[in-house]
Amino acid sequence: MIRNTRQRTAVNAVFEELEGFHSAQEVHARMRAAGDSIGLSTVYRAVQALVDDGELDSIRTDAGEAIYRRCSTRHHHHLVCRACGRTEEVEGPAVERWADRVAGEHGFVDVTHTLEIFGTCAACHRAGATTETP
Amino acid sequence: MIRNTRQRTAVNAVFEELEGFHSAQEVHARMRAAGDSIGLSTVYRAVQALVDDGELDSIRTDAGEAIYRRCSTRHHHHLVCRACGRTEEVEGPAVERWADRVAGEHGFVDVTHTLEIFGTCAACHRAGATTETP
DNA sequence: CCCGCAGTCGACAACAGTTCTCACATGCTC
DNA sequence: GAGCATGTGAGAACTGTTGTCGACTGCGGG
Repeated sequence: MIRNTRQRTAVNAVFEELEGFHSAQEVHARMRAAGDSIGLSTVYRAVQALVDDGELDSIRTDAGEAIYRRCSTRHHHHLVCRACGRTEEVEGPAVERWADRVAGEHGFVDVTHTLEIFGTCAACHRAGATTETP
Repeated sequence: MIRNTRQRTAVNAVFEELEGFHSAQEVHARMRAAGDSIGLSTVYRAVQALVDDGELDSIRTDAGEAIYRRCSTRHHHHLVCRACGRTEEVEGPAVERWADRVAGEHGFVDVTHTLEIFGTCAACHRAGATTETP
């Protein structure tokens, strides 16, 4: 049975009032700073439960940290600036169809996919920022 | 000054004879297995030097492991069976163009992307295997 | 309203991948 | 060759994440 606990609700609430991607550790620190007593393990568990429920999206940063974000249930992909980390949601029905078709051609069923696009956003490019730090 | 050492040459050679993505640990294990004495730290250093030189591409797996491939490798994506782990390489020029175009529309430059397709392959589907273990 | 207990919590240990440290070895320049 | 900056490698340290286990607590039943 899945229980409705104070902690789980609290983690959920954090993502409701935050925008963009945030790491589990950041959420934990933020909650502790706000006077909310919660364990790090619990944050990880809650976050993973939310991912399982499809309420959060997770991706990995270049540094190997997992970051999470509440996103619309509609299927979409992410366009991430590798300099400032800004993220935009993009949709591509053509890609969905392509992935399904290619998988089907290889005899695969029950198909899902992950797609992330990385680049340098206009602002960072103007600022001369690239992958490397000045 | 950058020195030409046996170890650095050896790491470079490994990626020349391998295709696709491989982790630093895997490269290290492979070299040790081949009788090549080299330290793990050295593999990491060599790999990062190669990334800095633009000779290797690096991405992160979902498990948080960094994997590398030689840039000259033809760009392709993976179709992975979630039951048996079998992997097939697929290409989709349309997807490449789509990703570049979408990123461009958002003002992003220097664009790369990662795409993995997951499904159940024909054999596993016939065998009744699904995501969950029996 | 209270009980029982399965699901949950949280401090901490364990773990994996990666990076750092430092004494020692080794290319490169002269 | 000799000198010396640079690279090496074994292991420790560090980081993010997951597992452990005794204590705790929603929640349904009595």
